[in-house]
Parts: sequence; structure tokens; C-alpha cells
Amino acid sequence: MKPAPFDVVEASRRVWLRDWNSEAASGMAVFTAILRSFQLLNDDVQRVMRSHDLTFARYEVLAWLATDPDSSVTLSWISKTLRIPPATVTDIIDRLEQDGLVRRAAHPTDARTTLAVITARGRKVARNATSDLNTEVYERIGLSETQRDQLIELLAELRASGNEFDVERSRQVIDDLG
Amino acid sequence: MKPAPFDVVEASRRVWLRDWNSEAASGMAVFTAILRSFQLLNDDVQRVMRSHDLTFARYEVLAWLATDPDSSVTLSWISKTLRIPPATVTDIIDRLEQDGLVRRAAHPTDARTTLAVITARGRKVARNATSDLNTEVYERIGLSETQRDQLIELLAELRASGNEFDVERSRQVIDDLG
DNA sequence: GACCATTGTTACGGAGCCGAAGTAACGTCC
DNA sequence: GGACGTTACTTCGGCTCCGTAACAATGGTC
Repeated sequence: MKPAPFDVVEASRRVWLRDWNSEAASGMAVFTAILRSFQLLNDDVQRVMRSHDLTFARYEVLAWLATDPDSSVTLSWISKTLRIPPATVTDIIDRLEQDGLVRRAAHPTDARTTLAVITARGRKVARNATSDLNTEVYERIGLSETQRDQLIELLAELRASGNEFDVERSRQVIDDLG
Repeated sequence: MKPAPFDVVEASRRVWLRDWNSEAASGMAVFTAILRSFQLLNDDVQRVMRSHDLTFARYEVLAWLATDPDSSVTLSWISKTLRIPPATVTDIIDRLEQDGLVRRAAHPTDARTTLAVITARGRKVARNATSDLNTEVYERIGLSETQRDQLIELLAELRASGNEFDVERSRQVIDDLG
């Protein structure tokens, strides 16, 4: 996509400062900047996804399944962790199953819950897609390592304050990964 | 929506550092952090939009029309500036027109182009929606003024390096606003 | 006047979200 | 051990936006 004729974030900010207040203006600028940055990167991500016959949502599920040592995960875990509505999880798993990348399995003790299990083919697809994402998008983001860290840190604070994840439990869970 | 059980960004980063390289890991973390921050704020934005019978895309168009002194703008300008595909612009204007918030008008000199003109009702709706967005989302973002500025600055650099907007022309255009 | 670019529209399928309803299984509390 | 509320997943219909492609009409250029 071609560049916009000007920086919409900065332009909007001027308008907001004129018509509203500085608190609203900076908040608006934060949201708009995040939205536009997302769109920018997402365009590239989608391109890679299409070349692997995936969508980002399907890829995300696959990627988590591929990293999990047990290679299986409950559908509700997917919904909670990736913040995907249950009805959409059903769609996604349907499609992944249909493509032979995942299969549904019964939970050993809880008859209500369904497990998603990655297949060998799914594992291969996940690995290839991630490899492409890395070289074609992630490694090309135009920021220094220091800037990336700052950005990640600021957004972590934004998310924590908005209760996007459980700050208390997070440390334990993550330490368990290592 | 309820918080995720842990910080997915940080968890993914550990996995990436184990399986790939630090460049890919920080890039992935940047994208994921932006995505999740967007989702977090967007949930609130959508809530406000729904209460005004708008979508964010329709609101954005309306808000720009409301601030423009001439109150009219070509459809192609909308497409380029807000990065909305032409076919979607047609949909959006159709709906705004149907709701009586905007009307189409012929361009005075170029018979190919169509102008979108905001109505009095559209102006009122835009103002109310913005007011709610400000108090219910933008003014509540959990970052200090300094942090917001840092964040906006980092994202501006990310966008500029990704050619999201025309850096050269942007200064002129924005100075013209003031 | 021929040629190409730009503008907007139409049509089609795909993806994900929303809301609401429904089924089935689990857990708890009296 | 039965009633009740909760949790897990599915189904359905509708909506919005995207991607692609084709098309008509106009404008600009050589």
C-alpha cells in the first residue's frame, strides 16, 4: 500500500488540542498510533500468512500448539489466552482440522472440554510460517534494539494497567516456561 | 473481557529466544505487543461506537469530515489517508449516507470524483461520539504524559521507517493546518 | 485522437466478531 | 443425591471489513 500523504496521528493531535484537551489529545494519539502501526505491520504479516494458506488467528493457535511440549491445549485455553471469542475458536479449529494441521481429542478427565492436538503436518507448517514471518517482518522492523525494548516496555505497562493480563500470576507461569 | 492468564508477549519472547534469534524475538514482541494493545483499547472503542450506532471506520470518516473546514472531502482522499480500500469506502459512505450523516456531492471541476459532505446531523453525531471516546477511552489510558509522548514518538519512527506516511510532505501539510 | 491513469462502483467470497440460544458435563451445597 | 449454577463447546444468523477483479466514465498527455 502506498504511504498516506501525511502523518495522520500528528495532524489529529493538533485538531484535538484545538477542540478538546491535552489529556484526550495524547490518548487519541496513542490509540491512533497503535492502530496505524498495527495496520502497517499487519499488511506484511497477512501477506506471509496468505502464502502459507493461513490467517494470523489460525497461525497463532498453531504456533502455540507447536511450542507447547505436550502439543495439546484446550479450546477454552485458546480463547482466554489469545482473546478469541469461543465461537471463533470453533471456526478456527474446524478449519485447521479440515486442513489436517490439528485434530480434536477428548480430554482425559473432563468430558466437557476438547483438546486441540497438533499433527506432524501442522508442526511443519507452523515452523515454515514462523521462519518466514521472522525474516520478512519481525527482523525488518525499523527500530534499534534499544528502541524495541523501550516500546515493548511501554506497551507492557499500558496493557498491565488496562488489565490485559493477570500481572500476579504471569510471573509464575512464565518462570515455569524457562 | 477478562484478563489473559499471563503476559503472552513476554512468554512468546522467551520461546523465540530459545528457538530463533534475538532480532526475530524482539520484532515478534513488538508486533505482538502492538496487536494486544490495539485489541485492549479497541474493545473499549467498539463499545463506545456501538452506543452511537457507528463502527470505528465510519466514525473516522465522520470525524475527519467534521474537522475539515470545508466539511467535504473526496472519496479517494479518504481511501489514501485512512488507508481504507476503495470498495470499503463505497460501503462506508453508502451506510453513512443511508443514516443521513453524510451526502454525496459532485466535484465542481472533476466529473470523476465524488465529494462526501457532512450533514448537520452528522456533525452532531461526530461530536458526541468523540466526546464519549475522550472520556471513556482516551483520557483513561494508564500512562503518564511523558510515557505517552515517548510511545507516540517511538511509533512515529516505526511508521516513518515503514513508509506509512510521506515524511517529506507531512510537515508542510500539517503546518497548513495550524 | 490514441493511450494510459485515475475515480468510483459492483460483485463475490472469506474471515472474524457479536449475540443468543442450546446441549452436555462438572461441582457444590443443602 | 438432587437441584442449581457454572463451564465448555457448538450452532446460527447477521454484520463489517478485506481482497480481487472487472467495469464505466472521465481526465491528462503525447
